[in-house]
Amino acid sequence: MIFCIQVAMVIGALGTMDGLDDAADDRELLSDRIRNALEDEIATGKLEAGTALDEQQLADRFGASRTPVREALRQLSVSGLVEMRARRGVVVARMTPERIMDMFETVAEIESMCVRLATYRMTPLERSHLIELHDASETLVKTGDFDAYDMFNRAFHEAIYHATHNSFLAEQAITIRNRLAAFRRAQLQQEQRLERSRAEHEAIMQAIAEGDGEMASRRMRAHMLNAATALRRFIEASKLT
Amino acid sequence: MIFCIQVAMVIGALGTMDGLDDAADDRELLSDRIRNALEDEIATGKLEAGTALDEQQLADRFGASRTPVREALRQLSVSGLVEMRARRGVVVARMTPERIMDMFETVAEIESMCVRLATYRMTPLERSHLIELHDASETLVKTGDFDAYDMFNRAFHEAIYHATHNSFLAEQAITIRNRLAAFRRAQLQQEQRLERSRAEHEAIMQAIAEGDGEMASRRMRAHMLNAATALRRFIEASKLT
DNA sequence: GATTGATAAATTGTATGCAAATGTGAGCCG
DNA sequence: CGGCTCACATTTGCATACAATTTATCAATC
Repeated sequence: MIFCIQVAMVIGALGTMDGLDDAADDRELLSDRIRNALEDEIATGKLEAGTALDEQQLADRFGASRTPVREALRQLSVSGLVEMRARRGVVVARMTPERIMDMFETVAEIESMCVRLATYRMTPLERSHLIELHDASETLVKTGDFDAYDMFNRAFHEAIYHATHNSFLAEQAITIRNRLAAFRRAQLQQEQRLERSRAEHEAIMQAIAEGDGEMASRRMRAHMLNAATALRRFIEASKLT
Repeated sequence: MIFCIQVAMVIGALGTMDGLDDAADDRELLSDRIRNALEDEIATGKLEAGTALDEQQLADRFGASRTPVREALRQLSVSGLVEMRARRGVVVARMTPERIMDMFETVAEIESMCVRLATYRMTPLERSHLIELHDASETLVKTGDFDAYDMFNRAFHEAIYHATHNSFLAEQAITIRNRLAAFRRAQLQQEQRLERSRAEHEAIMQAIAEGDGEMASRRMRAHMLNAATALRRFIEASKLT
């Protein structure tokens, strides 16, 4: 399931496929395709918070009946991406700034927990993979390619999740991270954020190399809270316009 | 006639949850009632892991059609309580010992994170509520009432979640904790576990009282890992029989 | 002009029907 | 006797139909 989300988002990032009837596999369930499509649109912000999701309208859009649409919506409601009020329809989850900050704090704590565990448990192979990823990101910062950096960033953090050798924790981390996808991306466009992000990664890598999980953990928390602060600034800034 | 008995039993089971269901009986969605019922049965272990969940069978049992049953099952699949294989039906999630241990470790880390944040952020009112809860648990240990202690334990830990003043984190913690409900209960029945559990709570309360979040955090992690160890022993023990 | 009530329209929730896929077992061949 | 094939039963996935509830409309009243 989480795998599907990843696939959908990667595909979404590579090319802007509007519908899903293109080359989508006939073997995949219609309800899953609809769920993935909506997940993607909510995560990327294409569907704004508060938007009402009319079942028939969605059904028409996806060329399906209401049944698979409803099944997709119910799944999204469990992930917290939409809110279902009984007999009153579904809306894209409306998130208050407080809630976003709560989510950021949670993801910061979970990430810092992950990197601590990962530092103690990662195999040499995993460590070298992480180093490789980090090294490659230098180019992305120079070119200032936000999309590419966002994708790298995702890979970097997910590599850490998996290095915890706790697959359940990794899944949780990915799920929560995906829910913040839309906001994280926005945050990256704050000036200098790319450079700073990479510098913070550098510090984390240093701690990992020294095998100091506690320090890696503290630095990761700082890294994530910096991202949250950048986001807050971004939100405040867009309020003024 | 048999059909009526089954329906009565289901309604009875739902009704025992809490009294306010009666009034809201018709207002609650059928799919939600089915989901809650299945959630409960899986969490308590009434529905064993690996059990196949036939849609028509469930529909008959709940006196509904397949549509709300399918919607309920799809929601449960997101929570990870059941596994859906496309066109091959749904089974109650089969959990390997490794996965259970992963989940325990995750919940241990999250709990320790919560108690750290809670120590720094809780209001005097919240602190006194927690002390009250903890004090009351002494009696439960003496009488050796596992069910009552399990309920107290839940209240104790949830009080800590809320004291983090991070509602998203609290929700996550509760969700994960619920998924482990069936196993946690089993673990409590290990000899001396009740006494030890309370002693560990005592140590945590001490650290909270001193305002030392880091120590509270370490003690909470130890507390949770002790529970995990007790569970592992319980599992090993039941393997031998 | 605002409010209320009834009525109509729209939308959600549930049931049922049908097509396609999967699983099963008897019969056949090696 | 074991493995394979093909028809058949079962079950899932989706569409459609119907019922129930909410929302919108609008006229009458205060």
